[in-house]
Amino acid sequence: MKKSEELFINYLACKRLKNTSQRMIILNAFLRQKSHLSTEGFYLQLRKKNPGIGYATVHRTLKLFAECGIASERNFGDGQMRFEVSLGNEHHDHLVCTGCGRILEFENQQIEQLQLDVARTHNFMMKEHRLELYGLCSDCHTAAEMSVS
Amino acid sequence: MKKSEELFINYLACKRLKNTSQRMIILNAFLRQKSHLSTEGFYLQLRKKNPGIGYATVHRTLKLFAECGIASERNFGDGQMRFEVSLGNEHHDHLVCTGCGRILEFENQQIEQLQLDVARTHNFMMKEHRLELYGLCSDCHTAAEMSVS
DNA sequence: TGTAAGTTGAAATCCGTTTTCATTATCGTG
DNA sequence: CACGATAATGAAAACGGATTTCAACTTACA
Repeated sequence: MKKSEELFINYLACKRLKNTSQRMIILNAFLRQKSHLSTEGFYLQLRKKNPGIGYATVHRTLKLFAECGIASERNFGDGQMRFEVSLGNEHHDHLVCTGCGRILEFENQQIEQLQLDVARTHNFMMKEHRLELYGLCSDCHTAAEMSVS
Repeated sequence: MKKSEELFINYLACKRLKNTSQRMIILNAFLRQKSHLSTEGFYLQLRKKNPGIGYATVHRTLKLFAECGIASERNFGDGQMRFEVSLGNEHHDHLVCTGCGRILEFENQQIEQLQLDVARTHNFMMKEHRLELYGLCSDCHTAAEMSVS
């Protein structure tokens, strides 16, 4: 059994919540998907194999994942909530391509450290942060150059 | 006449848009407000002195400000759009207090530079970025300590 | 001025998120 | 295993903020 699955089942037990087949199906589908899907997108994907599961259940279950640390909520300012696997996935920030919607991840320890410095100089107790770079990925800006010439 | 006002009037002329009294009132109120108000918040504030102006007009006008560079849109993940004066206001990032909602600004050139480095190593053409640190401001975490002891 | 074109405010609509509610499933217990 | 308390489910409704619609009104410019 995967670690996340164990953790989730344990979380359910602690909270006196019930372990249902829908929750297990959603968990497995969630762990398998790697892209940064919106709730809607994930639901549509899941539905192909599991037409019986409702949107509300998917939504509630993703929130549970976020509560127990399996997932983290992301918001890239497009009005859609997104969830990504966070357990066993190092902290990272994002490059968001405004051309094709692709989302890349990156890590930079120096930036992390500088953030801590900024927080400290403002006497601010930092709990979390978000850093996103918006622009065109290599494919998109190459394509743009092609069409110009 | 303020520079922003000049710029806005010029923008309207270029786009064959009309200079109305509402737009001028909204512009002046907007330039005067310093906090990071949501559209709703700004509207409520404006309304005190100018009860005749509708929400739709405020919303549309703030979007115009963003289009012509007087304002920039911000989204701190609370589901509300916020606008801040950007013209004549250096680029900066934000510290968002999750205790009291206060929003502080900061600048850090080293972080800016590292972001450019990250973009370059991913062959990514960065257009803009957002960096927000969430946590408790000095007032809020001091208060929290008090209540514990 | 006259008039074409843009603007306004109220209300309606949109659209993603969240809740409601009647029904069904789970889990601990006898 | 069967029961009963309690939670979960899915469809549909409600919600909340952003955006659009539309008829009346205002502006710019010939």
